[in-house]
Amino acid sequence: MSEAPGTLFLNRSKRRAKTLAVHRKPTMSDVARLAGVGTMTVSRVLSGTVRVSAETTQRVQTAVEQLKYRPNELARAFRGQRSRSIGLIIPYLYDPFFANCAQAVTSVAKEHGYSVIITTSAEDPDTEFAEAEHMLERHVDGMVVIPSRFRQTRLTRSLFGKTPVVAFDRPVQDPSLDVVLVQNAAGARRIVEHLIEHGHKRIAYMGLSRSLFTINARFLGYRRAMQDAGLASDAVFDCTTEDDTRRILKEKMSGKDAPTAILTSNTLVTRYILSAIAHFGIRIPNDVAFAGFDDFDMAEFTAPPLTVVRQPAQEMGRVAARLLFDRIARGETPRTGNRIVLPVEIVLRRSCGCKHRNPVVIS
Amino acid sequence: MSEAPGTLFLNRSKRRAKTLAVHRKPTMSDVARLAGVGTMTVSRVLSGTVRVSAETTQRVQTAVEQLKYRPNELARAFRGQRSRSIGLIIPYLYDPFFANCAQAVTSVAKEHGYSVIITTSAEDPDTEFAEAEHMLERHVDGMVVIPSRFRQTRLTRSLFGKTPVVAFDRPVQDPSLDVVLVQNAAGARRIVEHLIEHGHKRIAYMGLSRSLFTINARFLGYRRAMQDAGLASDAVFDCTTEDDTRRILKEKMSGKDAPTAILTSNTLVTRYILSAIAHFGIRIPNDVAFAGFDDFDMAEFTAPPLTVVRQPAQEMGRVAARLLFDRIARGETPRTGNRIVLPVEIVLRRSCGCKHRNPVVIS
DNA sequence: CTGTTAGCGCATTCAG
DNA sequence: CTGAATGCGCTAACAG
Repeated sequence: MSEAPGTLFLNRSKRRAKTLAVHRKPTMSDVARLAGVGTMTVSRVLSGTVRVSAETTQRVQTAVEQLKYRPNELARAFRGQRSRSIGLIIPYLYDPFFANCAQAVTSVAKEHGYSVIITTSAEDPDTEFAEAEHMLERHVDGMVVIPSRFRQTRLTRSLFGKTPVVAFDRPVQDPSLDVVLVQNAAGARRIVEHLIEHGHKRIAYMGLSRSLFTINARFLGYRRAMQDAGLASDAVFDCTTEDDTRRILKEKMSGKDAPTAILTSNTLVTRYILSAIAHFGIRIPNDVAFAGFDDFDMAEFTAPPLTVVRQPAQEMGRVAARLLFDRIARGETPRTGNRIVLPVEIVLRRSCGCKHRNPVVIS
Repeated sequence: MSEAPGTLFLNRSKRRAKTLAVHRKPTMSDVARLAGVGTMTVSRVLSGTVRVSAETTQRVQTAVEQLKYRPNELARAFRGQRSRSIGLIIPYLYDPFFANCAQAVTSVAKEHGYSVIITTSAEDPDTEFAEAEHMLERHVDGMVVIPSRFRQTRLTRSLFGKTPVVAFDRPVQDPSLDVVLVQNAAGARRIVEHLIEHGHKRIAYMGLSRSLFTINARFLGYRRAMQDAGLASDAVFDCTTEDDTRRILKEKMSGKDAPTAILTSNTLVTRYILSAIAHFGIRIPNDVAFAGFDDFDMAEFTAPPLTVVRQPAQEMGRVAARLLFDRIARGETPRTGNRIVLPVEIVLRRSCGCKHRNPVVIS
């Protein structure tokens, strides 16, 4: 049994509960009393904002250690204006891309001595809204969020009041929020151009819901590249499940204008397509060439290695978080937010038809 | 200089600031005043714990909506005993396994109306300790943690006091904490037995640091299976980087007792090994058979598909979180915690030498 | 350099 | 069924 801090005052009168506190966590006034100073002195020593004589400082520190005193952050946050916490809302945590974003955000927060309250929206605007409110009730100093479906998101300045918010990966309607994106359209366009250079004329875009900003932006880049080459677009937006995707692929491949190359909108669809392709015994790149949006850990070890557009997930999270801490530090709420667009890279492996022994990265 | 909230009533008598409050967030007494009731009535209506007359309730609710009043969770947490938040510490977020665990924990927390404060330890006991303290200062109602290096972790009951904590994926020394694990040893053992059934006699275990509980436990299972079959163990524990792993594999494979099969300790090492194997042009399973610990999204699409031990990541997180909320609800601090061990599955694909067209899952 | 006073927003007393 | 008083732990603002 470890000695509880309060044990020290066990013999005191009960009415003075304050001084009694057997198993209570020590408070600042416990420290003050033990050190024979006022609470403000303790506060000052702890925060280090104001000069306190060396001798007093010493006494306080000794008392702190003796009592194993830890400041109550809750009281501090409640009292002051800052909670030293930020909120983070992402669609899912099991998607490595989002997890990487989250990792970066938490790292930056840690550098600033901040806690992060995390939650997932499951791409649902209502959940997202409710969670944002919840965080606001907790008085977070700011929020970083990957907004859900573009047109439906209920995240607005009026909801947040003067709490700074930065959106990333996907924009929000409200122009007063900062937003950090990647070159979705340009990335898609370039990789389609690459496919075209390989001689492909019938390239299909296989996507998830077009109501997701990124999926749509990538489609736009794809379509642009096709148009510029005088080619017809061929896109689907309902590769929602493994089964659906399989069915869709089957239809496509058995039509008379079967695509000779495929571009997927994101890693989830990549997986579905890979599964379907394996199921039908289709060979990449001989039967169809393949390129995907978003790189992933094992993309180099699939059969064949996958050509992809690589997004700087961590970088995006980092930039978003820095932007937020910037806002927090300046305490200003801008009329119009920043819009930062990060570059993507093309990673040429072999699924597109390239013969490189090792990946070639083009930035 | 940011505008302080008080600026607005600069000309007013300072003493009555409370009743003026133009841009301040509405508080409970604002609502009370508007509804013409006492603050306690508002509190009661909001928490719904005590009966309040229908008419009064109505008035309060109207006032709440009119003022867009949102309770201050910080004040509530500070005042009451519960902060309605839990802490979650995991080694990394970029590892899909840990991210999945985290996802499950946050989901359960959401069901309970709790917020989760997340942070990463980077497997460093000091960081872990500091972060745990930090969370304690924030008065989380409980914590779920994946402890770092076994013998070095500084997480003890005395640190947490009466705050419930459950460890998962890896145990802690302190027997009073609950812990949720998976069958690491049994899983490794069974997959090694499978490799042995394929006729392998020289099976190597390639691991990360043995100071990580899971890596060590899996090694023990491996060794046991080898011993039972009268085979010699052959293990390394320093596949720390891609380069190191490549070097190690080269040595191993060029020795005269080169292994005919490999088992990796976790997905990270799997990736390093796959990379090295590709680099040297070694073929799986012809030149070496392969099995890995921990399944991952794309394991089915590597060349060849990978035979692995699958851990129930989400399930583990869910169970751990439920255990925690159980503790929180009962408010008890047990002398000795529960120890729950979850089963693993063996997923037979083709890297082990099996010829299955589709994965075979053995539980 | 140090101490005293006051109050953040809420919910637990205890009286009506 | 409702309200008034009180204080959670801390720090800004003012004394000394």
